[in-house]
Amino acid sequence: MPELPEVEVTRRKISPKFVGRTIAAVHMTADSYFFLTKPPELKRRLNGRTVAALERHGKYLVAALDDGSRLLLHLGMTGQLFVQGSSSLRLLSSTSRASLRPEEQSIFKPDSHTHLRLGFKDGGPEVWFRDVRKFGKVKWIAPGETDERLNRLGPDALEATGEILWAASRKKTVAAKNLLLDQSILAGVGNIYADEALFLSGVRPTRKAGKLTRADCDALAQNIRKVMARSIETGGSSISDYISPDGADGAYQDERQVYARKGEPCRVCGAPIRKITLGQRGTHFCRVCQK
DNA sequence: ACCGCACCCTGAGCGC
DNA sequence: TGCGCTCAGGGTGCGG
Repeated sequence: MPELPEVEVTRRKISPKFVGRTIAAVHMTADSYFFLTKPPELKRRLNGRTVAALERHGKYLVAALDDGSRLLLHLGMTGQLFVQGSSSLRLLSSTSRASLRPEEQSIFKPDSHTHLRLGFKDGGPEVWFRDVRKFGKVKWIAPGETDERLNRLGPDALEATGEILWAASRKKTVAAKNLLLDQSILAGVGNIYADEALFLSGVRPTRKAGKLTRADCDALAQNIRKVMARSIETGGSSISDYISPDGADGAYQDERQVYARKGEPCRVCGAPIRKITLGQRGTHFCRVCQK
């Protein structure tokens, strides 16, 4: 599940093989709600454009194009943006991987989930966007136009401050975790890092946001920045030339304190990690360490 | 205005 | 061996 760190790692990996190249071919799967811009229009808009930059806003990637338009990409839950020819074992399930001969395992061919394929004038490797569950999004933004999705985003989570959380949480009855997941307050925090930051800050996910102290807000902001920066570091070093579809499956898993550790002992006090559902999301915490 | 919740989708994993 | 069920959660939108 790509959260800010996974998206940032993707951006860094893809940029050198995307920025500066001129799009000469656009292939797409059948229209679906994955395409906020319909495939025929997308093809028309992208063809011939040169990619000027690849930026990130929260969990969104935005490619700036040479005519002033922009291509918005959101990875959703299972989105993967990668370069053709990447050795990409993680792109296949373990079962389908097992059916391949060893020499085939490093080659990924576009499948029914590979919704967008960008070819380039230089004839080099294509850039592919694959998304099994189609929770991801692709949208072309006209020159000078803004996008409601981007407009709604709060400050990037890497720039989180206690002041932001303090101001946003006053008199709110929403659970502290749901406050962290609100992209209009901080952009980029997802389920995993919300649970981790709450644990490191000693805040129970269910606590009402209005009951957070200023010190809690400072701790949360600091820990959000900390877990994200650390994840980008480890993700960047462990992900060589493929992109894992599962944040919990990356190098950061070794440092997880609570996420997906239901029933396992808390690393601080030994009490079993609890799992509840909050805001439709699996939520993990330690009853002893988080008040 | 705020908040809880249903929904979009597919594959993995599990019990029988 | 295979079927049916549950779970995973980012983001949108609706109803209370």
